Amino acid sequence: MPATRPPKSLPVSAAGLPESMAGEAAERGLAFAPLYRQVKARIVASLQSCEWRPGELIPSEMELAARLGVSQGTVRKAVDELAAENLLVRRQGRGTFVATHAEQRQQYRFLRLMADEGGVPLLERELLECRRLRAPGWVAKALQLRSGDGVIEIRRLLREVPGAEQERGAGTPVVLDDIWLPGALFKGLNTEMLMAHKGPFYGLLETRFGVQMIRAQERIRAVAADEETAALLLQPQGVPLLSVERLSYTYADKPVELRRGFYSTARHFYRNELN
Amino acid sequence: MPATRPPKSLPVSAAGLPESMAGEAAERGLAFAPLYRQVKARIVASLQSCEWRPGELIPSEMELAARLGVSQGTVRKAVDELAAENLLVRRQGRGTFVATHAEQRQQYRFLRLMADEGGVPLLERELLECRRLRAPGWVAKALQLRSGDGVIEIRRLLREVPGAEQERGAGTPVVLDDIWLPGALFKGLNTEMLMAHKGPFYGLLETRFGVQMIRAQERIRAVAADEETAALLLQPQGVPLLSVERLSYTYADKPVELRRGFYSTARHFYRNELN
DNA sequence: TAGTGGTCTAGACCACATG
DNA sequence: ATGTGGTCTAGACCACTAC
Repeated sequence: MPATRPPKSLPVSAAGLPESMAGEAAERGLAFAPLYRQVKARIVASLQSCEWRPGELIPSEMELAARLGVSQGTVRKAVDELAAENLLVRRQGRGTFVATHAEQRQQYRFLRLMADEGGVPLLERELLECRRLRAPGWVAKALQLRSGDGVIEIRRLLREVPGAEQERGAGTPVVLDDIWLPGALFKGLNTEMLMAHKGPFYGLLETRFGVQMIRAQERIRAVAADEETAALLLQPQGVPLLSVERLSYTYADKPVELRRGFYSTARHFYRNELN
Repeated sequence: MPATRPPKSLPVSAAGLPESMAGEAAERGLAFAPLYRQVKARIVASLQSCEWRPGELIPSEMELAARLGVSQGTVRKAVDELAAENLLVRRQGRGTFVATHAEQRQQYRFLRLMADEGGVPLLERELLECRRLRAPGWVAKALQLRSGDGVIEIRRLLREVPGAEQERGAGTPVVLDDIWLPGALFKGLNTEMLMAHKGPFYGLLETRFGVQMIRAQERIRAVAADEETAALLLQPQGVPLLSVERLSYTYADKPVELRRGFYSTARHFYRNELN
């Protein structure tokens, strides 16, 4: 491609991106963006359309470069950024994989809870509730639904699994989660499915519903436990709890999960790194 | 440098890195690290020795490449990573600058507090205390001091500046900070200096003491306000507060500040992004 | 106009994982 | 032995900033 150069741009053909500017807002002006950004967008489009699924190997840099008509270095820069955003995972000698919440043994990717002693806590889930209802106003607003649209409400309790030392039955309750999902996106989701599923919750959404959680933002406050919450966490009413509100997004900045967790921070804390 | 290649390594001369492996642990095995990592280490060394100070322009990529005997691309990768770590700031057409807490108008780099309405809150400081004392055990441990070493203890209150709409004197107290600093590092720091200083606290440590805060880790809990804290924040005793413990590091992973903030989260929250 | 970082290319070799 | 990502180079042109 050293001959003509001027407004360098990917051929809009192979993967079927619309040429019209009237498409999605996300594509606006992308034709004038740097080549590697266009490559990035093409890769993300392939991820979004599940051409490559979570955990799978994507084509090599050389192959992508050939397919898209750019140099390997340009693909590399695009993939580097996507790996930095945790959409892809590079493994030297093996290839580049689609990130997944399903298999990774490093526990929950979005959970920042740590134990005062012993680092990352081992948690077990107890499902307390799973029902469908009309979205309350604030839930609808957060999930960008129409007020009254159907949502799934899930309540669950996370207990810390007792260490090898002691083993007195069930662990100590640490987190109470309330989760709201758009009903339209998760049609078959119900109590049985949740009970049957082992592994991360986001892994279930990924493998069964094709919805991948890409990023999230959290709002953290300190609140006093109400009677019901306190009882479930085996704490006195009014005890200070961390309230963690999370809005999770999938591709194209689409919010697909609202969650509010109450964290008992007597023997745990929320870890954050700043730079 | 296309002639000899085998164990490619920077000449250990120009900036005076010791050849002996018996040096600091941070340099261990660096001779076998990729070239761009050695370049990174050299740049960090120059930052640490204040060869280039916060806010200043560092040499261009071409110049660094020539000086270090590597290609521009290698310098670029090193600088890219340092920019991603917020040690450097790139500005197209102008050059690359040393990051600083002093000037940046984007307020406090490490403060994750947001207002429910109006986004980033405007805060004013009130200094409540500044004294020297022997380090309590837990402070000494966190700052890696000997128990009994001298530390500076600072207490301050952050108030939200009232918006243009209303202007009823002082703002609402939002944060109570207790700060501990190693006395040996901040010899002349006292009440007068703190009172006289305008701008970010970390900016003062930077310009007056040459200590740059590079990264930090925070541990967040929910606690009940004790009598004194509650009074200062104009809240009832026992109100739930966010306890934010921060340990800040300068170069070479050296901890140089311990801080515990109590955040009133009635009309504010702690923001975090996950990915 | 000159200098800087930003993008893009082409090609080489290395380190690692796999069959 | 093959193929992958990881590193390094050299050189080109673009976009932005400053003088």
